[in-house]
Amino acid sequence: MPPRRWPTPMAEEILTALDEQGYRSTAPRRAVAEAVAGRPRPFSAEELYRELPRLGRATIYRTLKILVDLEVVCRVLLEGGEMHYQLSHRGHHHHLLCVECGTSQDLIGCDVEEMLAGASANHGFQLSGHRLEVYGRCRRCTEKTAAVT
Amino acid sequence: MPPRRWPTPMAEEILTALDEQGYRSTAPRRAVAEAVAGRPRPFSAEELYRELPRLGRATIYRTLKILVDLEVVCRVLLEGGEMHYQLSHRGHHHHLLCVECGTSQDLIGCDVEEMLAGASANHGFQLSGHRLEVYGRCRRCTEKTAAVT
DNA sequence: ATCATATTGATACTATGTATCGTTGAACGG
DNA sequence: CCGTTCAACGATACATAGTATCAATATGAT
Repeated sequence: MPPRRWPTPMAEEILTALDEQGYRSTAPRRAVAEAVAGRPRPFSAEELYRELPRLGRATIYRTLKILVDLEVVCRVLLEGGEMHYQLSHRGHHHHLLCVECGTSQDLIGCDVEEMLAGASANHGFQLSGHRLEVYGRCRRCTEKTAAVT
Repeated sequence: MPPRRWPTPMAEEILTALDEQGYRSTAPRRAVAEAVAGRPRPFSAEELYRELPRLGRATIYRTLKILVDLEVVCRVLLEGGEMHYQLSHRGHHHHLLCVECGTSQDLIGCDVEEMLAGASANHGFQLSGHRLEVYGRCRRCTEKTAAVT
């Protein structure tokens, strides 16, 4: 097994994004960037805090907020109402959240925007935004069950 | 002004729904039913608690949970992430939430389900549910601003 | 090296719930 | 009209999710 490289390329991207916006490069931010980059699935702020106990809670939340503003991280709402965070592929998009393994994939080929625009107009409603989360089971989890049965 | 009638027809419907499911008729539940029936727009559990200070907080939350289960009340997620509650027209539907006056109207004529089903299938994703909230300004608020300008 | 200030972490506070548990009261049977 | 029983209550404590404050510190620019 090759030694783990440090910093991770993805973490570097995050730090670059921070730098570009004039945010200072600090040890806490580097730690958060590493942790966020290394997570394979959505995580809660508290989980991140537990993983980085040397950082203050406020710092965790503050940093996540900045990353969300920069669209480096996006917020995903789980079925139970818990808010989780995740590395984001930039721009507005939606998630297919697997309720079994907790992974998330981006939903593509679904033009909700357009449909909402039409329906809203019919209501005399001036659309400004929306939130859509999709829950179910990902391909892997479906196949796993099928194999067992 | 005619004297306020008690109990309200809508509150009675709620109490009937509770009774039909075998829930007991108690003073706290009657109070919650009245309060919920009388609210013109989505409200938070804490607001309800403040309005009914003689009830325990746990009772407020417990009762709301039951009402949500019975689909008498539905949960709506505001843009900022706050969870609110609202009298529900039964069945799955979505809300157009006015960010200005806080009112909510049901979105009709928008077949998100179908669209999601197709897109999910392409991802090998077995759809089980979704959440959609739409934010913007309702007709009244739009017109109000237009008139002022 | 100095310095202005951005950032940090401790702490406290708000909001939104859930779990526990001793007490109360609704419904039902006699 | 009692009495019983179990659902429901309210108080309280706890958990999660965040924000506000503020003194201490570390960054980056000079």
